[in-house]
Amino acid sequence: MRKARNVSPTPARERALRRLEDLCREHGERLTRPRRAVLATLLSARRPLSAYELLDLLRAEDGKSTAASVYRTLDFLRALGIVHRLESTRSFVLCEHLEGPHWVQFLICRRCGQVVEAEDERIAAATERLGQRLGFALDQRIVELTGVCEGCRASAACHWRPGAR
Amino acid sequence: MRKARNVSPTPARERALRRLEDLCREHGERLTRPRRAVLATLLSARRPLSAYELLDLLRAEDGKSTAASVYRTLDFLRALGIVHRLESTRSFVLCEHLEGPHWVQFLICRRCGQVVEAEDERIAAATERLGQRLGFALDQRIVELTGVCEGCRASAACHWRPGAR
DNA sequence: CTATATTTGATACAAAGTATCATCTGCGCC
DNA sequence: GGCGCAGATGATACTTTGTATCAAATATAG
Repeated sequence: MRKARNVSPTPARERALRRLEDLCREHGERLTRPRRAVLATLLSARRPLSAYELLDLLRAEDGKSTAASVYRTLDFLRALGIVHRLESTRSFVLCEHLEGPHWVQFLICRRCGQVVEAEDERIAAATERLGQRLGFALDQRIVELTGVCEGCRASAACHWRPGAR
Repeated sequence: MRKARNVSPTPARERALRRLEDLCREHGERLTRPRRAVLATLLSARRPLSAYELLDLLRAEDGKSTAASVYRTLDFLRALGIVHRLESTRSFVLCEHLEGPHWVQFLICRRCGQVVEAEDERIAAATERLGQRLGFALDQRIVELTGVCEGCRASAACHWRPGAR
């Protein structure tokens, strides 16, 4: 009766939840219902969600999430490295690189909203070098590249007007 | 009586205002009082300001700024490229590179709040390359690198506790 | 100086995020 | 399997950040 019926029990979902379980054990953190629920919801959305979109989806399931609890849980999952916040759109996505800590870059299509998570060695090296050159010991690197993806460029080509964004 | 008395008429201030004047003429935009005021305030603060910090400072001068007008003006100055928004701290800074359009990176010290604006050719090239590789025509690149600056590392060295942020 | 298209100021509101604290619960231990 | 309790949650209230609307004011071309 309280089960999440409209969240598909796909292999991807099982994998993500298992990963969360492992990470919690590894870090000596508790695996709780809201943590599972946020992860599963973010996974099944398959796109970035604002904290309040996420809140609405969670409430549809369990009825007792709040803004505070959603933000707390998102902070937790971010600390584990399995959720990222897109600063430029104030939204949250599931991390696509499930192995270890890493520096990622996001490419965001301003037409369709598609987000690609990349792990580019050259950018990692260049930012590290810049940090060193300017005397900074870096511990966080936000790289968000916005533009128009291939598909959108193709499909919008004939309707293109210079003024439009 | 209505003049901004506690804003120093430094050469830097004159230069920035002249630049704003030029840009407005160039783009066929109006040079208005709030636009000058926001620029001058941001300049004299010499650090990133949140929109509401800026609002408070402006109100101390003219008494009739509002959140809406501040955001409008910031959007305007950002479109001209002379103000940047730091996504990671939700604050606004005057651009340090006053010549032409450009891609910049920010280095932010999480201890003292110092912000350095860089224009690194390697990062520019690497991000462009990544965009091409993934089929994105990029038009905006947010690069914000957070860490601890040289001065703070030096001065905090003896008090350092691993747990502290 | 005048005409007018833009911008502003005022108001109200929406969205995003945080603080506090009593209650509940995951999980290590028996 | 059940107990105890550190740590997490839910509830509430609040702060910060950002937008929409529209009548009144004003920067600039002529």
